[in-house]
Amino acid sequence: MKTNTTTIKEIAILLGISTSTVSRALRGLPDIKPETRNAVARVAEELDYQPNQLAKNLLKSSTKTIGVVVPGLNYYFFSSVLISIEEAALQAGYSVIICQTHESYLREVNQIENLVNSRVEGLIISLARDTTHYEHIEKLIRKKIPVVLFDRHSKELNISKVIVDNIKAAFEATEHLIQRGCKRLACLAGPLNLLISNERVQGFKNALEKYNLPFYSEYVSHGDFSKQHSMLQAFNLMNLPNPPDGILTISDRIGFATLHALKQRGIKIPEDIAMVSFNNEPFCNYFTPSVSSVSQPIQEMGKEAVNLLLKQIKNENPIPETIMLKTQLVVRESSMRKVEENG
Amino acid sequence: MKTNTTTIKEIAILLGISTSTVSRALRGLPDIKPETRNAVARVAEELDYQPNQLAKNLLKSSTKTIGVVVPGLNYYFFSSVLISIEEAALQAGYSVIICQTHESYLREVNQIENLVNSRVEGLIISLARDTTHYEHIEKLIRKKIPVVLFDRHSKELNISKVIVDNIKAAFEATEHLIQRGCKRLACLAGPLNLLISNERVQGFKNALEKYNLPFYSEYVSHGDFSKQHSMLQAFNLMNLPNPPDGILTISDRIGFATLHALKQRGIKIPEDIAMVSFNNEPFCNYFTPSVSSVSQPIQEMGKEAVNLLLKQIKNENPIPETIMLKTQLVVRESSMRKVEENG
DNA sequence: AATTTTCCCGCAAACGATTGCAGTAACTAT
DNA sequence: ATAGTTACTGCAATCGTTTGCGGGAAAATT
Repeated sequence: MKTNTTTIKEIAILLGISTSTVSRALRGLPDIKPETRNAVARVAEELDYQPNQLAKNLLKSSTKTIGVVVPGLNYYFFSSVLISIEEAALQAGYSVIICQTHESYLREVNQIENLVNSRVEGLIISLARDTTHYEHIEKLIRKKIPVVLFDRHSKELNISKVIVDNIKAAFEATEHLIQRGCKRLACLAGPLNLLISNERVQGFKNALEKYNLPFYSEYVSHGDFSKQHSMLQAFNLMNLPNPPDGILTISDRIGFATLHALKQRGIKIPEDIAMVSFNNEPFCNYFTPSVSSVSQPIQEMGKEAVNLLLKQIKNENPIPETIMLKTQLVVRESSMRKVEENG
Repeated sequence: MKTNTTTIKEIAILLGISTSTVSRALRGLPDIKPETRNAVARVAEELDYQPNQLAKNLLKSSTKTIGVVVPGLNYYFFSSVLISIEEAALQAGYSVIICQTHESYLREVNQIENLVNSRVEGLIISLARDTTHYEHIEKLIRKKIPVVLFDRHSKELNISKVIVDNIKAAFEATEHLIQRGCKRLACLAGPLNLLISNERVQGFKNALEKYNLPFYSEYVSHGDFSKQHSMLQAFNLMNLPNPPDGILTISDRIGFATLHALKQRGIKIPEDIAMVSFNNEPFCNYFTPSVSSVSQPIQEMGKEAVNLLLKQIKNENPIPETIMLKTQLVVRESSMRKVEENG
């Protein structure tokens, strides 16, 4: 289907002048007679001329566009970060192309390739769940294409990142549970190969260690974030001969499903089992009991990711920077057990 | 920052042949000597040649890309539809550029203009809350750029749409409340200028009328979907001299906030007040009580929108089609009052 | 009146690909 | 040996812009 787009050439022919004059007139460059300028403006207006961005981009080999690759848009965390990324990019005169991987490595590779072929000037990426090797990212580095990872990163990659101290965050969350009197702590984690999940599990372990609580491997369970699987994980915990009295879930998606599972079993929260989760989605407030959760600096994350990227875009050979942002434990009902005062 | 991208020209010079030969060799066209082809392939591999999509698109004036404009990604409904849109587009060999308006008319105009300038082959749009006039959409029609609206549409626009029968859906939801014994029904609606909101209010009214229940305008309240405002709306309802015993909220965002507000007041749901909402987000299941909600055909919506768009892209002068999809009321605890059997 | 300056505009190359057409060499057929 | 194929490859135009350079006419200066 042919779309009715006017080109500079058409305007030029119509006015009997050259394309260069039209181009200059339209962009307000000097050296154009007022009458010519007006004539061009009038015709352009009349024909509703809109410059072809493709041609511009090709010529300048600058698209003023950054690509953002995230696992999925239906995750509160990612859609929120995206908003702040877009905001920051917009302010810097960049637009954003958003791509989802649906947690698939292949899609990630594809999407990144497409973005590169479309000549985005840089990429902000949060890795897919299934991504376990990183040639596609390393290729970007070799090609000197600016990249920033956020949240889902990898230790193998020596590039700019915006992350949070997951170990510390999980440590503090677990510590909080311990301080609220929990003795048998469990952790519902994500996929085994997911760094942020493992980091959070590590923080969980560290806290147990500090407070001399035993660590049983059957109290740590890995899942895929899905509701079904998360509930199953929770039920499995309940079925243990000695069920936990405190649970750390490493994402609200898991946390909410767990809460749901516990409720189904008629377990009292936080009295029987206390719970702390991760991400602090707005829904934490809505639940009964409301859910304690580790808040991520979403706004900052997006902003810093864009900053790091722009730095790379401008600078010839920037050294990779890692920006570690602070999390904050937001305590709500799900973890507020009454603590017996021991003396 | 200069990125290291190899061009066809570089390969050509390196091998002492012409760019056309390289181009043909790479794309597997006939008339190329096997040795030449291999040599080209080798060098391309070595230099990691990737074709410049911008140049291709400019030449062919076909981008194989569609633009999708939605109010925001942090709405469950939109992010879900987006997933199915992307899926359908991908299968047809199209990629998708996603843009958010943040409910702002100006952003909508801007984003659409950018997409058009980037020569997307068509647009799938769900209008922003603040959009009350439609020249920017009509301009697209004039330029013969394929457009499909979904969900948030307008009666003024005679173009292809994928929508649901909101009047009927709201009617059924309200009818259900009436059948569960509600006598004083309220409706928490969205912004006044939002068609889908008004349609749902209309369905609400229709149901009252059918069952000879009185309609009081103070029982219908308009808001902006925000949590704060929605809770305020709910509180205002509670403060009426004769509070409602049944509430229809026209979106889960409003519904969840309402539920939260009611709980804060210690109101028993569904005994004191029954509630039905719209969108059937997964969270409906998580709440206590679980929330009855009207399910939208999200998958189909995305798929049909893409279908309608592709039809326009392929066909020279297609007539606008409106596809009206079916909704389904999913009844859960929030509306399941025990009904006294009257003999 | 001759020269310089100013003002305005067009030519042509460039961005990186694709493609119709033409041309050359080698090979086959007569 | 000559004509006719066949098999490759290159030239040059094209997509829609931008931009350095040069040139001609008018205006200003001497």
